[in-house]
Amino acid sequence: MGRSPCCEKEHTNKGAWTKEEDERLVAYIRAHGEGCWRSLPKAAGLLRCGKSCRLRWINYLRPDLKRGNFTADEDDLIIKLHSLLGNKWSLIAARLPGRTDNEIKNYWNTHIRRKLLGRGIDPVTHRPVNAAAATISFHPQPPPTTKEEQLILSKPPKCPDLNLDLCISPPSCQEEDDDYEAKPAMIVRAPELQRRRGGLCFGCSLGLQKECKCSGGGAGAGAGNNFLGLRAGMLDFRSLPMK
DNA sequence: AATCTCAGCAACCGCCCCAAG
DNA sequence: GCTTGGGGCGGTTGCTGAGAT
Repeated sequence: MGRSPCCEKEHTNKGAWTKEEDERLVAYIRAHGEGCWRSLPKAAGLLRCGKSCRLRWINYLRPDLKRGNFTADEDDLIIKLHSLLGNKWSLIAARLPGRTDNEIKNYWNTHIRRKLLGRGIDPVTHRPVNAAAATISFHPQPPPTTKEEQLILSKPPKCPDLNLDLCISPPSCQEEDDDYEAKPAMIVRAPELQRRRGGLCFGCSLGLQKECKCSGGGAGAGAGNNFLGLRAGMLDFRSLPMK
């Protein structure tokens, strides 16, 4: 007895979406907003699984999607975020406005992975392939036995160089906020800090904006504008050949 | 011109997480 | 504390079109 399926498979369409289905979905979401994906297909008159509707909307129909090729800056950012986060595509996508996790995942698997491999860099560890091989130990540690050992090993190793908080604003500004630690990351910090600091826009925070009216003043304008080392040229993969 | 191969990408599947009851 | 339902995520599949043979 497993859980009930998310939809009646025998009464749902599968495969590519038709133009009419797209129009129905867009019209419904425009009228009623997102949410309750399970009941949406029936309400919208679609013979689709709710999950399928959600995926279609998020990955293809959303009006704020940025279609087209990835820029070199986006390439850089994806590589750096992947080196920090691994295959957390949704987290990576959250840092790339207009891009979806699926799009980034596909782009990684088809372009960036090969690009890194071509340069002898392991796309999983982000280390040179030879170095990654050299880290394989033939004398593995015994498994943790005590609860204390298990607790320690269950936590990620602390690395002072990596700020996994991934706040959009420049990391060096963190001390300026008295209640910084009290705010949940990713939900409150980015927009709120932008507002409080006089509006450093997302693009400037990433060093992507060439000309911008926000207080960031364009790429590399602020002394603290060094998100993930972009300004310093750290981990600069732009020179890598494609394919 | 026909066939084959492969890269790119949209979509599906199954699992996990979390909130509500 | 347990169960259930819904949403979300990452991995994988399979279709399509472009280039090669």
